Amino acid sequence: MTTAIKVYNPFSLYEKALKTIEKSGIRPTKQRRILAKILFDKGNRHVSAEELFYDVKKEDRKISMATVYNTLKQFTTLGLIKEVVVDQNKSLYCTNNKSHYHLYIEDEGKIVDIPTKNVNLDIPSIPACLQLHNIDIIVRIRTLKDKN
Amino acid sequence: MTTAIKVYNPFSLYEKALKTIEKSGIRPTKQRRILAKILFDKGNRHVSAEELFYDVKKEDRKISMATVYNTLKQFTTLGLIKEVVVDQNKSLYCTNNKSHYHLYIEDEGKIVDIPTKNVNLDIPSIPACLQLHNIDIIVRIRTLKDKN
DNA sequence: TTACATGCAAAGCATTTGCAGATAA
DNA sequence: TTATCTGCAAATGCTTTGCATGTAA
Repeated sequence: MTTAIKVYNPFSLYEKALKTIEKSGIRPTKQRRILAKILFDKGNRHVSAEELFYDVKKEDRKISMATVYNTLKQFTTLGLIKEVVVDQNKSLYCTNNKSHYHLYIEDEGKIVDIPTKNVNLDIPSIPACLQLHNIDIIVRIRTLKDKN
Repeated sequence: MTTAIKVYNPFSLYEKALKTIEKSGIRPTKQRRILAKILFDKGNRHVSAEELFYDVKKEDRKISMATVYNTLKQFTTLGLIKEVVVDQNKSLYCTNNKSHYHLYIEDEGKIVDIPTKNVNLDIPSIPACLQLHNIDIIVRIRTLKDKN
């Protein structure tokens, strides 16, 4: 006999995120849990701070923009999400934890992932005093409507 | 017998840029000529709008920030330079007309070029309705001082 | 109990824009 | 002469911050 509805999955991305939050020392507050749930329970996403803000609203809850921004930054520092600066004044946050790069469709403001295995980067050797922080590959795409 | 000082080189990047400007229909105004000279006469550069603004000042001339920004945008549209969005609120403009990507040293706000031949991008096939606009690869590097 | 977090409104910052006066053709 | 350009100052848009209030442990 099994329960009809699974209400708790200790191995979900959401639960893993909560554990990371707890281990890191920052508090798993109500706001952080709500944001983590929205970010990680819906599969891979590429959200802006604004979208996330409205996702919270859709569930008849309210988290201030300041908190949304601060939390996104904290989650990025914890390695839970990845910030992708697609344009001046436009950052998207990505919940795909597998190594990958981004295909950015400018007209739609949307992003699609490119698995890392399709990219071969032969970077000039980096001096010992420097550390690799992050590699961003953004392939920008435009629909053909506008030929600028 | 040769002249001691070469005062005019019709094949310089600067002269080529002027021709592109003229052909495009926009006027080769004093400001645009000054900016083109600074951008293209000093070899490959990676400048911000602000640096360019101060470069003009150093020569005891004055071009308003608005014009610097507008001109950089026009030059980008003409393909004379390439805009690299290295961070939120930070664009650098690059005068290297050879195909290449960028190594970005965050702490110093500086950029180094990576020749394209060192990069092998196997991008998933792009639907016919889309056109490739631009590929940005930014390898972000930090000095070891700060281990965040 | 108290260190940490939230939310508001105000500030910050690079960039863009409106518009009156200036300038290239 | 006139369409285009410049420069100022104000506006913009995203993001960050200061600080009073709220809350998790």
